[in-house]
Amino acid sequence: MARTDKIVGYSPTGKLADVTPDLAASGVETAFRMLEGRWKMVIIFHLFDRQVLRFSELERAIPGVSQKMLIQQLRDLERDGIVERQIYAQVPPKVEYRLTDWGQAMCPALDSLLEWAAQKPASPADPAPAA
Amino acid sequence: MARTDKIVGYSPTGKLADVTPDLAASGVETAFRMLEGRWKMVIIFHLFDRQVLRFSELERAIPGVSQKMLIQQLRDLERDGIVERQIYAQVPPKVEYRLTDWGQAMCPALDSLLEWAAQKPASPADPAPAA
DNA sequence: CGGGATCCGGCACGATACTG
DNA sequence: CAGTATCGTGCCGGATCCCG
Repeated sequence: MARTDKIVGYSPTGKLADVTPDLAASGVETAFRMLEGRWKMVIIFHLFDRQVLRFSELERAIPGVSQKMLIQQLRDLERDGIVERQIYAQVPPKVEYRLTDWGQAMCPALDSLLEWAAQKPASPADPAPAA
Repeated sequence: MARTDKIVGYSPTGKLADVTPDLAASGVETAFRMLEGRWKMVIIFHLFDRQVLRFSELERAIPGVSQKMLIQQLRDLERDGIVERQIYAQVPPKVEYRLTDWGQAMCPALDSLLEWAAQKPASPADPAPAA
């Protein structure tokens, strides 16, 4: 896995071993920054689960979130092309949110991360899970 | 992909479709929180690339990082079981950092993320990459 | 109902200086 | 060399009030 020689640029294969540490780091960091935020994951998973949700539905589905944060993180996700917003010009406003195709496409990656996290060996300093 | 029925608990398979939105979200969020931080990715990728590095080597490899941030994020990573620290009782102190097995194990997940990020369709609001 | 603006507090981040 | 201590700051997240 490890490599010691230099690589010229950003590998289109996306393999970590093919890019320099800084390039790979910045690439993954960029992806991370899109997803970091107290509520983005919750939003994403709810949309992944329900496919399409209105603002108020999301608000109710996520207890503890403020409208500001909800709208803010939704905007971010929208701006990053992860979620789509559909507005209906109605008397009671109606806005639907759903994942974009690309947004759906990140689920395997999240899967990997979830699996990795689940494989965590009980750290030596962890509190023993006694009864 | 989508599921509508309820799931009882945390799926050992780690598949997103097998867990409730909140569980999956919290799981991935937990993983994310371990990796978020201005320098963690850079550290991880450098260690992944070089396998083992001393403190000063990391410091030199990562321009712009302060000792405080470096040590802090290294501590976090160590506490989370992602990196290992090896101290040599010498007159000039010598400490080596490397990824744990589990830390290495997350690279496929980062790969997925990198790949996903690379697949991003040019967003409609993106500045046209003109000459 | 959906969206926004403003104010505020905490903490991540960072610069600098000091120590074993 | 490998940290620690202290101080400062910006930005994130939250409460509250306001608008279409």
